[in-house]
Amino acid sequence: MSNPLTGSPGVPEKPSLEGLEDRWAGTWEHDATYRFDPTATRAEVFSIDTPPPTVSGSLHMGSVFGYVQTDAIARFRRMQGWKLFYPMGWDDNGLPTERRVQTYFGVTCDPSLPYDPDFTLPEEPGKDDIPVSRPNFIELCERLTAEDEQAFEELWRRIGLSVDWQRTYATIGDRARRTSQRMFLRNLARDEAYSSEAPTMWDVDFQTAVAQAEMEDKEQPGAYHRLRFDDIEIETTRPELVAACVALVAHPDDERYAARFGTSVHTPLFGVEVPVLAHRLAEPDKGTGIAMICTFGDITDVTWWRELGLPTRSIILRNGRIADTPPPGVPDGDAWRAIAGRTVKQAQRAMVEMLSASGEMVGDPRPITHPVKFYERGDRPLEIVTSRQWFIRNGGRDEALRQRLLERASELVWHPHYMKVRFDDWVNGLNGDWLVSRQRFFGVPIPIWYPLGPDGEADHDSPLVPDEARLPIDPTTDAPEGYTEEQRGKAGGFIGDPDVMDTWATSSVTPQIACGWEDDPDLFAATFPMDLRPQGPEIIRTWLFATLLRSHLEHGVVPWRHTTINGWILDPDRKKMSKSKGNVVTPMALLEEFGSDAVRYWACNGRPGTDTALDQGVMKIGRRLAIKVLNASKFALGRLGDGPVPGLDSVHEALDVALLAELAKLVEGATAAHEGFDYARALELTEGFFWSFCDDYVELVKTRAYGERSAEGADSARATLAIALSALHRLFAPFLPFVTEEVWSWWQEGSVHVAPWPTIAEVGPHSGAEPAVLDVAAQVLGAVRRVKTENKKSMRARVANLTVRAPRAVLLDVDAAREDIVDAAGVDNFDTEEGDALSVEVELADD
RNA sequence: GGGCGCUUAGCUCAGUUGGUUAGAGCGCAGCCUUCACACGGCUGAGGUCGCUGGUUCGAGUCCAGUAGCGCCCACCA
Repeated sequence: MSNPLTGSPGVPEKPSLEGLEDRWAGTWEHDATYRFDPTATRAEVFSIDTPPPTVSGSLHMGSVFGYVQTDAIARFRRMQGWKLFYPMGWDDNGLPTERRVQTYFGVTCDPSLPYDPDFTLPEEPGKDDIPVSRPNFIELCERLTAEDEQAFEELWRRIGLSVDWQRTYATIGDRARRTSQRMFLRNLARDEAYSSEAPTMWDVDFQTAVAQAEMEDKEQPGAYHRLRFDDIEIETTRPELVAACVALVAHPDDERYAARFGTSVHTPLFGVEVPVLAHRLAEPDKGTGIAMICTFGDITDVTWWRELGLPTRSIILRNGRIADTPPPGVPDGDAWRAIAGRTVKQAQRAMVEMLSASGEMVGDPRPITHPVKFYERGDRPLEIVTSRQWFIRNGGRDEALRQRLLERASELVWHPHYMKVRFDDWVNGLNGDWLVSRQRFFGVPIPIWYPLGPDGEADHDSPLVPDEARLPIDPTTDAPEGYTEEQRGKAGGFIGDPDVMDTWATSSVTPQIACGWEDDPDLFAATFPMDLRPQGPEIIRTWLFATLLRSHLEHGVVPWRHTTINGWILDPDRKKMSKSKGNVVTPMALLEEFGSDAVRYWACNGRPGTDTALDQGVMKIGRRLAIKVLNASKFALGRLGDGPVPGLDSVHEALDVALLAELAKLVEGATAAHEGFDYARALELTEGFFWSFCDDYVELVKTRAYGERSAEGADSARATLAIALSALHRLFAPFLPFVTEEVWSWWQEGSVHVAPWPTIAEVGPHSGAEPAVLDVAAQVLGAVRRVKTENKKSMRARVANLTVRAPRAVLLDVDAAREDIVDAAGVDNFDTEEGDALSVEVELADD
């Protein structure tokens, strides 16, 4: 090893962790330590598709957990020589931001308004929300999120993420909107995107359609109501939908109803004639085995309606209320008037009263709990309404595409591997194409217009698309090519699509946004397909799936080589942490209490994919480790003396050779663990070595290193200390970037984070040596300590006589470390005798 | 209802392809005010590896079943 040491002027008298974050984060920024090298070629690059955190909320420890793990991976790869492409995005596109902007600024978005470039907010908020155009609304969103993003970046810098801060993007920014719209237009051109008027899941509060991936089941109280359709009894949890009933259905093999297939019955109260039909999805075990089909009570209704070619009798409006006028075929009588205009709940009560009174309800409602579909952010159950929506084909209705996507996912290396099952389950369970349009404002607009015929009707089958060079556009304020703004909404003119895209429609192109697809072909060629996608398990079905889908459709490749799926953060009661439960701890408080390295230590202790408890005890240990690195480094560097540090060829003492052999095993093990993305294992191995290095090896050689025995012995110890210390600083660097940079700066040039990762070659010919000498010496030392402790003596107490009994082979090892043991244990007289097993007899000197 | 994961010392977790007396830290107990570290150090006590079977010379590790917990998914009759 070369000798960069010129004394140790950099070692402070009293090393401390305080202030390291600010100092080194500033230095890294100033020195552009983590800047991407734009001249790099694909073969040299390791690129990471970092999850853009949602900036509309506050960061919590769950985010820190995953990002720090990824950073440890990134730092290892960087030291291995890869040129890191490690950008950071902000997800500021979507409902949470929209809602915050509305309340924060007191505005409401009205897409029909024209853009007002001179818009300013009033000094004092008025009583009513101010209506603003969509571009104005987006400006306000960007204004609010910019502040949040600043705070986020500060936290990320403080926790030591080695991202290239010159390469950030926001999912509502121009670049992201352009990329997202371009991808949508490409999908449209290949007929992978299409619009259709169809029943869709609808949130009556948010007033928007919802995709399968955004839905979740919630257990809700409900009740079975047994209703009489002439002589047939059915059971339903939704009696309010009787007016929407279009048929009854039973299983084709159900003998109870076989004779009735093809006949008809009358709905209670309304007396509408509906057919009795057979369908394989009807379950004989549920209720009475025969169900009423309504348009639409649930997704099965939609299936039956479609496959059995039934008419439509929709009664629920988009606001969640019953329509004022009955659907075709339903009489506008007393029964209808009792439910018209009411909410679903009110209508149900009214129906139950009327059905009881008419005798068409058998017995009392039977309370149950059952799963009901909700929008993941919603408070009321989803309804199904018919509306025009945009879809992207995702294999949900295309077996061949489904299979190709499953194959693509197999090209990805999953860490841990079993997480892939979640992807497969999701793809195999898809029941329709991806609904990407949302009836919201703050999002990436669907870049489409529709021509208006002479009658003023929009022609949805011949959408007008912009030239890609114009992107991003907003069809509610920009006019299509060949038209002028005056023609908007006029017969013979055009109308813009009012909807925005699902947030995942933009999130699913993060590789393309980050890598500069079409905007920067050189960058794209150097970074895509990317090397790593780290993310949480809960968004495999959304973010990972959608990204893979769009990369497959556009580029015909899997977008990354590896994906790491992190685990959950659990609170001390082992419950998943979430804001709603109020058990979220803010990261900054912990960073201030324990220091960034300590919090990182905790995060990196979490095994890949494994749920981890938020444990301040582990952070405490991380802090202790960081302090130990400071002190041990100071001490070891102090033993190196003032002259040049001897190199590898000075190592000849058996104990030193043994230490280097152990070190080689550590380097080998930690490197292999890292290569398999198991940062936690690498940390564990390094930490284990480090503590025994401090407790045993350093104690054994500290006297010899001073040169009190011989110059050769001192040189051997000094060379070994320097080699081990250098390797340890680098092995710890991915986990404890601040303290390792600090100690590295005491005696080395440049940043430890761009220093080469340690190799076995550094310990040269000693990598295969037997480490037994160190092990035996440590055992003897431990035995002496035990006796001193038992006799309540200081560790400095002298040993009058030390006798080691062991087999001949072991005695050779003991002899090899004899002088070091004598010095470290404070021995006056040292004897060895042959014996069966290693045993140590200690006779302490008198006080 | 289907799938995946977890279950090892009081607590938080390791335990790589089955191999000798099962590991770490915290906590606990005791000792040492040591000249790198009291934001310390040393030493020690503590576990029939969820349960039941099976394979094997040998199982925390493999197989089958089972219980509890967590997560994901599923057409709300």
